[in-house]
Amino acid sequence: MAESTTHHLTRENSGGGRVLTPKQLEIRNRGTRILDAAFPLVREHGLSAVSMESIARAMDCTRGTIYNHFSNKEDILLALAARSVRRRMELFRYAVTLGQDSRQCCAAIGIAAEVYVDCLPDDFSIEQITRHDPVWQKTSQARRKVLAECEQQCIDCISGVISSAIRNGDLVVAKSVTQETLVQRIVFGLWSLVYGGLVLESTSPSLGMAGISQPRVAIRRNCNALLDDIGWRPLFDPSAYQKYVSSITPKLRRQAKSIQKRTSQEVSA
Amino acid sequence: MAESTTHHLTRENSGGGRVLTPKQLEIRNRGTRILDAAFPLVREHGLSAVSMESIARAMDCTRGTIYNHFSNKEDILLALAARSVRRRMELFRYAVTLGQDSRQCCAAIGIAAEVYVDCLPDDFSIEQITRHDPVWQKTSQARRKVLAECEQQCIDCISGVISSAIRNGDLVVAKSVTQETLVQRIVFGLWSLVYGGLVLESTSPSLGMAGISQPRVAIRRNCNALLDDIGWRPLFDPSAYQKYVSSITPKLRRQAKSIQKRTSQEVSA
DNA sequence: GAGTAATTTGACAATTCGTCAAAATTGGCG
DNA sequence: CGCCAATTTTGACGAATTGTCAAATTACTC
Repeated sequence: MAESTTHHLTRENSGGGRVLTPKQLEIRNRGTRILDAAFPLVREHGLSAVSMESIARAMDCTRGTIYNHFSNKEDILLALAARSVRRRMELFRYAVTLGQDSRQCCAAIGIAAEVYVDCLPDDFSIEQITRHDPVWQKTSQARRKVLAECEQQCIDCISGVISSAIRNGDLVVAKSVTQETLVQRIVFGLWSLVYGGLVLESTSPSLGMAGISQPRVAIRRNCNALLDDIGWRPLFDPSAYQKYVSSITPKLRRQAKSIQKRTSQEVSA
Repeated sequence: MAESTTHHLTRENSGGGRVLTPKQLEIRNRGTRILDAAFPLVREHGLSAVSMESIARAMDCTRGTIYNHFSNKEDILLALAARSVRRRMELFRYAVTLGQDSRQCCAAIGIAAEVYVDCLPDDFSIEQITRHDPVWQKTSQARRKVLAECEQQCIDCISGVISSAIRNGDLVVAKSVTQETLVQRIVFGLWSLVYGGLVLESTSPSLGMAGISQPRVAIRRNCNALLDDIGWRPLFDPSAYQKYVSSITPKLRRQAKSIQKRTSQEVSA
């Protein structure tokens, strides 16, 4: 149960496995319903414009009821963020299945990140908002942990690709460093490059002014530069890369749309 | 004048250049005083915890007076951010003077960014907060423009280093791309890598969990990988690089402290 | 020092938050 | 079916904050 119950929402299942009453079922699903109500509001009006009252109105109840499930607005946001990270992870995992060799798998994750920003922009936005002090400080320990675990799974996805590249010889670990160090450096490098690039693209007014008109092209090229530098085979081949990207992009977009439509699932702690 | 006057704060200088009265001087400086009062409050309690009332109390006036200068809290934040970006730019410009060759200059800016985060963490934090929808949307066009111009100057600083590297032959432009494209790609790449890396370091709880224990080392190494890949001379030499970094870091830190102490200057539109 | 212009003030209306006692609903059981 | 006890929902309340504006205050000129 993700709920931070103020009262006692769950009934003691006294006397063995009792079936849930309709009311109990409704309550169990309410966490999800709250998130479903909050998400489009945040999308349309921005977080600060969304009040507990407006969320309550959107789902035909009063604020009090919502407070039975989440202790404040920030906690709702964190739950939304966890859901968003899960969607991203799902996209990443799907991306990995689209590669023929290890480096293609790696490239696919990068493209998946782009698709995530394009097709699920509100999720991306929510993830970003979450990364901020004022939000962070108000949230509960438990919910922070849930979010961290979701993020960890995303990282594991990339780490896995790199590790398997090392296992099958596409990537050779220099003697001067340990495998673990190398994996961490690559993960962190690609993550910084893609995340930083996409954030800058979406939030920096100076980008256009500086003449940086095709940030996506730059991100891709820079990632490949990073991977070439450490000698990850097969090395970057512009035309092959372009062809590959073109072939997987529509698949990733389709998958993203499908993830978006899928009935949202409550994040459980 | 940065002030967005609700009333008519400036008196018509009727009849040629009249000397300002004490009161007019006080008003002219008040923008700065407001920022000086707001900054430590934001630092200590976080943005959301700072109210107009608390800022007013900190500088012995009432909210009404502050509203004569800034139309809301977000506008104050944007002005604070512009000041922060200026400090960063100043550090970057100083960094450029510490390099013997073009690549050292480039490295120096990267280290300057690290020092900025370490020595002026509140400025970094404010810059980050600013990058967010809820804040952004409430601010005035004019103040957004001021901020964008400040950022542009930071970018120009890096672009300048790259351009001069091309001019003196340290960096050769491949035939397949224009010089401008290359410069933009490098600026954007380094910016993403450093900014993204530092943001992740400071806001991502998953970093430690993923075993990424030395993000700074990774950032530096990855930047050099990027520059090596495009063949910027002289190529990366670990020991020389380390030695250079060690030599400039204390200077940059000293400069940062000095910038921090310097009497803050109001950002004028 | 008086008069005028400009600035500061603080009370006001409007929001929003989180709480909690009272009201309403639910489900078990005769 | 209908009553009772347990549980959930409600909405009124107090506190905090925002932005406004007419009235009070202050500053400047002559």
